[in-house]
Amino acid sequence: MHTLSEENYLKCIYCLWQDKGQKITPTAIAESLGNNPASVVDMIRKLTDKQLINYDKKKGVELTAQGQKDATLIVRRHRLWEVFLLEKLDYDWDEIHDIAEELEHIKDASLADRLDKFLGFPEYDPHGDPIPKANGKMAKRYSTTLADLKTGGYCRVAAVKDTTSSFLQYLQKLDISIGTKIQLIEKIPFDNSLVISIGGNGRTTVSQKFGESVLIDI
Amino acid sequence: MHTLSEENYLKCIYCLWQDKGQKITPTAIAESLGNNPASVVDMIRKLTDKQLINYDKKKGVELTAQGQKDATLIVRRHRLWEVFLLEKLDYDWDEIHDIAEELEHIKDASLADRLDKFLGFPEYDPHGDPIPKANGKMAKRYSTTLADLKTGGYCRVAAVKDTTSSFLQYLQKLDISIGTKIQLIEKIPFDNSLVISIGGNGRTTVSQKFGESVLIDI
DNA sequence: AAATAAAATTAGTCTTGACTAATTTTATTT
DNA sequence: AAATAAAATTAGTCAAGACTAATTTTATTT
Ligand SMILES: [Mn+2]
Ligand SMILES: [Mn+2]
Ligand SMILES: [Mn+2]
Ligand SMILES: [Mn+2]
Repeated sequence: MHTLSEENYLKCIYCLWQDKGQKITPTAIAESLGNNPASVVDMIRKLTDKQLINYDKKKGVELTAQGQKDATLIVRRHRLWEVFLLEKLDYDWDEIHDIAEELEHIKDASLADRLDKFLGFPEYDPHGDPIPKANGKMAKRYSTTLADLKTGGYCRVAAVKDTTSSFLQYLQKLDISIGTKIQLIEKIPFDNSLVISIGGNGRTTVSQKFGESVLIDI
Repeated sequence: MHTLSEENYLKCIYCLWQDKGQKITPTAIAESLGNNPASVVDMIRKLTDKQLINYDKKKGVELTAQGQKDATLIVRRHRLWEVFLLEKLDYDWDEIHDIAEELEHIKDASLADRLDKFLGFPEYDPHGDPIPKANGKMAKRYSTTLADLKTGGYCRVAAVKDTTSSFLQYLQKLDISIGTKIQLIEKIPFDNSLVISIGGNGRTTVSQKFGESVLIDI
């Protein structure tokens, strides 16, 4: 089995890979985990020895088949626990991520499957991220962001790219959650700010950064 | 906040204190945790520095008010998670302890209280141990064992003193669970074996060690 | 009271997973 | 192509929490 740290690295590598499909460098991992690149290099060696990743200066870090499988299970547990915390324990949207960050490491062969069943086999977590099934497959991941929407276009908020509580609290304040309908009224050329109409109500202006953090379904 | 190890030591000291009321020595702690006494001495220093325990060669280890409070919360979380695993996730009696051993360390200020509410404020865990309330109070702990019962006497199984799966599986095999009625038919003087009638059925013989591991309500 | 056994403690080692500082390698500019 | 900047790596350090082996203290026998 893997240590807590190894698991966090595995999940991080998996998420970077899903997010961007770009080359995964030690610096990228370090930044994402808030660690020093030197520490990342150490862990790259450990995970390589355990045959969970391959590292090539050209291609960057890549998960092996086993590494992918293990990382997927950690993500599955994380997202299932998030559903549990929100639906069963009435936590708020912005509180669940950090707790799931710990719960995802609980080791028991049947825990994820039992939790999955108990929750009614949810397809998506509360942030709109697909929950890997026991067999590793999962529903569609959304990749278009609000910033990609054409002026005048309508969309449905499908997921959020950022799970920090500052972002999620801002969304709550704007009355935006998964499923909310949004229309892009205008894009300000100066700084790419977006003027939007939330759920058919009046206009609100949001930043480019904001737009790029909201994943949509057109 | 405390580290995982510190929490395990705190809980261990708390449980030893509850169990026997005897002097808690480094050796006793070492034995209970499966650690080396030298390691225990190290941790005693750490917990003393953190003002969670006091150590006196004469009186042994004692929890301070703060240590007691913190230990109680860990025990509360442990027992609540056990109820959750058994009742909601359909785990077996003998599987829950080890998983709760990990879950008890999840740190979130409101998690125990939310879980408590979700479970309907249970008074006892699946092994019959009382669950500390948010305020630290808890229901009665049973202390009489089956081995203390008078010949001919009847009792109700209230709790188990041992949570190893070998013991719990044996109980299941004998069809004994919390609430089962037992009559002590005979005590064998040679080795204190107990001849009992389980739930009004035929006789079964069990060892002294067995009898001392079953807590009863007369 | 000595001798012996058991318990507690100290000293030193190891592993994990972080860090900093220094160096080397690779990329980007000029 | 040389200079510069950025990224990666190496070397060495540290704290936590375990261990073993040696020693000291306390209890128990004889
Ligand atoms: Mn985590
Ligand atoms: Mn999520
Ligand atoms: Mn534990
Ligand atoms: Mn229990």
